[in-house]
Amino acid sequence: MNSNSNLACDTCPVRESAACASLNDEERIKLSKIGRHKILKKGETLTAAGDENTVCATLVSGALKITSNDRDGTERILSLVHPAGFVGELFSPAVHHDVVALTESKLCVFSRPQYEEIIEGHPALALALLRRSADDLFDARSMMDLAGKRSADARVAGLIQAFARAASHSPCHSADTFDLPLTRGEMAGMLGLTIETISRKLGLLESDGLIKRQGARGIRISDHARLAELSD
Amino acid sequence: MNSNSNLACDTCPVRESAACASLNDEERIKLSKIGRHKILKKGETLTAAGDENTVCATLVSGALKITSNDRDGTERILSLVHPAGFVGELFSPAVHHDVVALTESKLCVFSRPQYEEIIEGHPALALALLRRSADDLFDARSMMDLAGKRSADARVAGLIQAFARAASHSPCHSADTFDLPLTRGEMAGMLGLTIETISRKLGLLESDGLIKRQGARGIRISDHARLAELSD
DNA sequence: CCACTGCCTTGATCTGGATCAATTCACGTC
DNA sequence: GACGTGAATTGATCCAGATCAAGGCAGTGG
Repeated sequence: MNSNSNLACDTCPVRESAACASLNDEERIKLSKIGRHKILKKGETLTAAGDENTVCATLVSGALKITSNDRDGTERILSLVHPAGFVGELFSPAVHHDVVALTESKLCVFSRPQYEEIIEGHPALALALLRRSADDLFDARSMMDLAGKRSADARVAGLIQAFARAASHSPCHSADTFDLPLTRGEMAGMLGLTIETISRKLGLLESDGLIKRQGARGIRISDHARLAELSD
Repeated sequence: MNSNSNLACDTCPVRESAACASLNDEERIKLSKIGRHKILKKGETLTAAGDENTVCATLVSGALKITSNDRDGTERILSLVHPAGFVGELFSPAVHHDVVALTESKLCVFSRPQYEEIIEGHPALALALLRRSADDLFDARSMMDLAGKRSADARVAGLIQAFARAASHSPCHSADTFDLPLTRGEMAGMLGLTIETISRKLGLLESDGLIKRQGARGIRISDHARLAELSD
């Protein structure tokens, strides 16, 4: 862990897009006083289910997953967090889900009670978080939709499309070459399938000519139309 | 549809718990001027996916479901809305999901742009919506968790527990006698199972002595402990 | 260079839940 | 009380995906 009271917001890569972008300079300085940077290495956890709920954070770079674990050890991925995303369960006394780094990640961490205090005094921040929360809710529902499709083919095809959309950060049209951000196991966890099924379905998608694979992670979509049809 | 410009907030059953409870009298009067009551009969829809996104609403009484539909007609329930709940996708130009009444429901409907304007001028409302949105997000994730369990038994057991918790409106401990608020088909839609499987699993739960059924909808939980164990 | 360790792939088999197909039940209406 | 209709149950069969079991293929460190 790397801690630092100089948040240096001026050089922050998400200063335009994170919730704190809604604050003016003076307000942001106030916020930066209660925040600190933290680096999580791949696989490290920020907060675990059951912890006392004391922190919240903005993701500066990297990627996080929000997960729950069955007692038998199976991990279920509930959400992915991208840079500028906000994590933390405001208003709740305990943490319900694990938050784990998918890759080395840089966070801007705040004490939750202090952050809540600032929210209450700064309407623009509340509004920005509301917007972000509405997006998160929409994402969660999209994911429920995806994971609820009957066939494994439709789920895998839909997930690939979702990643393609996320990869090209223009929200309208999707990238056609990108790297899968997750392992087979993590994809399985998102879709409620097994590692083997993911692997097989990817193989099928390739042999049917919908995608082309480059190593284990690289994907090129060759037939957007058929992929979309499959996923629907 | 029943429209009325006198919202009569003073007698509203959710005046203490809905988002608008955060406003003072003067502010609430302003809000009431842009709202109107609407009654939806069982099965009627407030907004359908693809509509222009022009309204949002607070549920006063009854119950709603938020759903998406596969082209093949299968309905997937993404969320249930209870009285005092807020529906509407703020900040989004188009509606993504259907909102349908599960039972006859009374709503307080607002023009979305006008409502957004009020939010921006009234921090307390933004804060109340943020709180509600955080709850919705948590609920959505709980549901993903439930629908992602591997076995049908675990899902059905979990759903019964969730209903039992919702039925006793004290959040700590759950009712042990209550009526299922959904048809078998709707439960199937929530859990990604079929009507037949739901029916069979309920039958098994009864013959195993975990629950007792009274007609098609009535449930009495006889063995909370084993039910909890099954669902986990 | 080899051994080790995570991931990923591929194959063979098994099974839980889907699907297809009747009944049966509950309830509102005449 | 008979009738009609949508919901629920129950049974028989089938199949997609889980599970079990080997390998294969990087990347890492000795």
